[in-house]
Formats: sequence, structure tokens, C-alpha cells
Amino acid sequence: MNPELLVLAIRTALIDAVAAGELAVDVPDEVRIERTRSRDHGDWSTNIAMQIAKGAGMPPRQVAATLAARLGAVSGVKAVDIAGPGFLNITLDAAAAGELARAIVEAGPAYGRGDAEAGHRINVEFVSANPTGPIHLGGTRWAAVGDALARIFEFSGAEVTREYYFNDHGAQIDRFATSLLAAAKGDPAPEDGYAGAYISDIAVAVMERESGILDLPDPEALERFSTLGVDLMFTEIKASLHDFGVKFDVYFHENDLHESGAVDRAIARLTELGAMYQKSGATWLRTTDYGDDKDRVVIKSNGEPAYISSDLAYYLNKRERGFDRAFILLGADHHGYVGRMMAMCAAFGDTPHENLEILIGQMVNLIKDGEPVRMSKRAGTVVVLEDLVEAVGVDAARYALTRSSTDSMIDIDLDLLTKHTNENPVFYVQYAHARTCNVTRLAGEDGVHLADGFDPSLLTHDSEAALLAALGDFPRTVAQAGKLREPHRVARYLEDLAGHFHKWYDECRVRPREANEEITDLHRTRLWLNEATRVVLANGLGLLGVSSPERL
RNA sequence: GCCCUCGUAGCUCAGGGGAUAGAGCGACCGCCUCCUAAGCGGUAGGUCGCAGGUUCAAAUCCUGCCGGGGGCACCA
Repeated sequence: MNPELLVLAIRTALIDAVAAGELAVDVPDEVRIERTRSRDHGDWSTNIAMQIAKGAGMPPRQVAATLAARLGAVSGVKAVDIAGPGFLNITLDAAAAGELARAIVEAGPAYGRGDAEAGHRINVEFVSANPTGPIHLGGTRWAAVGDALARIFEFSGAEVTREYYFNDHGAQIDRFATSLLAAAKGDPAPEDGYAGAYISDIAVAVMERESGILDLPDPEALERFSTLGVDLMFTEIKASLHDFGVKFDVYFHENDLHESGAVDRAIARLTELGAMYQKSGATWLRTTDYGDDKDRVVIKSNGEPAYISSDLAYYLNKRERGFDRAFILLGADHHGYVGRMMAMCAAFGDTPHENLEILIGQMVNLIKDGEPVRMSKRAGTVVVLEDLVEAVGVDAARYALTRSSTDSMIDIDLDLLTKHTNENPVFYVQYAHARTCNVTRLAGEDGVHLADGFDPSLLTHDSEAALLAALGDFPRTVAQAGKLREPHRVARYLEDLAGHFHKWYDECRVRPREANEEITDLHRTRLWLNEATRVVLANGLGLLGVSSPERL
């Protein structure tokens, strides 16, 4: 009996009660159950009686009693209690609940997969840092969150492309080149240019590649510094992401949109659709028709394309490549773009928040001596992806960045992380996984094997019922994380699951205590539960891009 | 001024209408002759920012206010 079947049973009880004339009410489409906080409340609980009481014109507890009578007769249900204002607390038969362990082990890596996003072609664009410097902490957060989200979508049946948008067009590249040239000559960094050790490193690397570069006239030298510098920076960014375990399918260059004429085509299309107009020498997109607070300039009065022009072309390009859902992950400092981007989406005739979804996440703060530090390249207080990984490792870094809601700011204190790495809850989860592996290994040496027996009716301990309920909740957790675009729910779930496992491990021994103890079905069945836990922990950690070590 | 977001235990944060508001870390007290003590059990610690409203039921939804962060370009 898994949660899905239980929901079905409750709904059937409801429909039957209505058919029998015991209840006069419209049957709701969705019946929700939840795991109970306390064992006193059974395995699963539902508030359905309270929800429909009003429509049925009966007191909630009376509705509950009607349902309880029918539910209690369902095979696999051991007890149904009515509690408080009208909760139905359901306790499953140990054998029925325990069957889940076998189902999970047999499903293996597929356990938890769903079809909520089946049929969708999803493009997830994230990080997208400019090629003018390494990936800072904010970008690192999106690398972890974006990749986790992509994995969750894939697990939910979608075809997913991870995409990195490379802003290699415009003034910032010029500033980057100017900064490189200055560094190469030993001059101070230009006003509003880039500074920092990485600039001189890149400048040196460029000169190594092209020894005579400083002999060129400045305009030509700048050109070379731009091309080679961007290339080197790009290579470095790709390597960082690769080391971080994030594999992008597409690195998209903004410059291509301009050179291929895609920008012109997008503008032509919008003109056709009547969304563009001319005013004071500039070309505008009428975004206010679709909820934006002001119209936006697409072609400036000097004839140059404004930044948004690339966005128009890029969005159109994604749609033309067949993606029905384009996701963009941005930091809170970009939230002002959402309105115009959605308006642009609507101007193309698409549905905002459906064909285009922009996820805004809060910033990452750097903490030093308990105080937030404003990251400044000039002050040398920039912390980048490599710094974080070097301090705590990929697993701890990814986990720490993913376990919080993107709505909340994250504080990163490198000193703290370096000193107390075991404060990171990732170890709590990984330790649970390693423990399951250890049990399996030793049980195998003892001669306890899964294939020799499975009797779920033996899983009668409270901690076993709780662990099974937690395991049964995994598919719904993943579905919810996908639906709400909140990967952190998977991390929180894993911490909860690990807790139930550790408690069970403490209270229920899997292996025989002594070599001469007879091996029984209880040992074997608990080994199934142990293995089922391992499967779920591994699947969950996999969704977060965190490894599942066999030893810690 | 307008927009987004946050405000929950000493700290960092979960909790998308339900029962006695949770976890990790920190503090204190216990538990390894027994599968990994990176674990388990227990104690202490809360006006869920404030005030209204909706509801049988609000930390959760709505409105206003206070406080933190971020944003409001013919910059990218």
C-alpha cells in the first residue's frame, strides 16, 4: 500500500458513500493525505472530512465516521481513527505498508520518477555570467539550483536542455579588453574597468599566446585582447562548471544573435504583430500593452540595438528550437526585467509564465567576522566558485546552496565552512547512505541475502512504519519540488528521511548479532528496508547533484 | 514614491489552510563488550515583526504599517 493507492482508496470510499446515499456532496478532484507528525496519529492523515463537511451539511466528525467505516474495510488498512475536529488517522497493516520496500528496491534508480512534465521540452537557462570574470557566488548558487531543477524536471518526464547565455556583445567586453591591455602594460585599471588578480593572469596568458601583441597599435591590440581574453575566460568558466558537476548542453553566444540577423528578424516579427512604434528617433516595444510599467526602447536613436533586442531574438530562437517552456534563473538584482520580458513573451503571442518562466532568487552574502562584506573586485573580497569548492568540496557546496529556498538570502562564511565542515547537513544525509551500504556489505558477509526471503508483515516496529511512510513520500516530494520549482524541498526531505533511517538503525538491528545466530526472514526483510532506504537516498542526492558515498 | 523578496528558538533556516509550530548548529544531561557515536534519546529555549480581515480552522491567504535586502535607463 503506497500513498497513491491510499488516496485512491479514500476517494473510492467517498464515491461509494455518496452512491449509497450516506453523503450528499460533490466529490473533490483531489484528496490529500499527509504523513503524521506523531505516531499517535497513525501512518497517514487526511482532512478530507473537514473540507467537505460544509457542502455535505454534516458535522465534520460525522462525515469522518462515515468514511472511516468504509475505509476500515479496505484491505491493507489496519485502523482508521477519528481525531480532533475531524481528522482521519489511518494506520496501515504492516504487511501492506512493508510491500513498499520491495517495490522501491525493484524500481531502483527509477523510484520517484513521475510524468508531471512529460511531453514538455524545457530549456533552463542559468548562471549566464559575463565572460569578463570568474563565476561569483551568486552565479554559483544558480549553477547548483539550476542544475538540480533541470534534474528534477528530467525525473518528471521532461526533455531538458541546460543552457548558458554568454553576454559577449557590447560595452562590457570593451571594458574587459581595455582592462586587460592596461594590466599588460602595467598601467592602473581604468575607471569603470575590471581589476583583480585574474585580470593580470589573463593578460599574461594572452601575451604568452601572442607575444607581439603589445607592439600592435592600441585599437588592434584591444581587438586581440578582446578575442583571446574572452576565449580564455570562457574556457576557465566552462572548466569551473564542469568541476562543479554541471554539464551545459548549449553555450549560447549573444553575439550570434546580432551577426545572424536574428535580432532583425525578431524585430520584424514584432513589427508585423503591431507591437513596435517609432518615437523620438528610437524604436520602441509597446510592453505597456502587456502589463509593463513603461514601454521599452529596442533600437536606440543612435541606431544601436538596446540590450533587450538580444532578449527578443533569444526568446524567439528558443521557441523556434522547439522549447515550449523557457526558464530563466536570475538574481534579485534583475527582477526588474521580469515585467518587460513577460510583456515581450505576450507580444509574440505566447503565454507569459507558461511559455516563459523567470525564477528570481535572492542574493548570496559573503560573511567575514560575522559581518556581511560587500564583494568588491578592487578590494579583493570577491569569492568565486573555485574558492567555495576549495573550501568545502563540491558536495557540501552544492548542497549548502540548494537546501534553502531561493527566496531567502544565503550567507556564506568561508572561515566557518572551512572550520566546521561537518556542520553541513549534507554529511548527515550522506552518512545515512554510507550506513546502508555498510549494513548491506556486512549482511552479505553474514549470509543474509535479499533473494532468500521477504515478509513485510514483520516490519512492525514504530520506527519501521515511520521510515516506510517517509520512503513512500519521495515521489510526491519530487513532484512538488518540480511543480513549485523548489529544489530545496528535495534536500529537506532527505534530511527528514535520513533522520528516520538513523532512528530505525538505532532501534532495529538488521544483521544477526552473533555469528551463530540463526538467519531469519526478519533479518532479510529488514535488509530490504535498508536497501530501499539506500535507493531513495541515492536517488534524492542524485537530483541535487551530490554524490552518494559508500563510506564516509 | 512604485515593484519584488524576506522577518519563525541564541545562530542558520524548514514549514503553500489544519492537531501540541519543527530541523541543524550552539548550551546542558544521558547512550558504544552490540551493523560506522559524522549516530540516538532527553532538557532548556517561541507574543511565528505589528495591527486588522477572510475561514469551522491562519506562521501559511488578503490589506495596512514597521524593519532588512534588491530593483525601478535610449547601461549591459
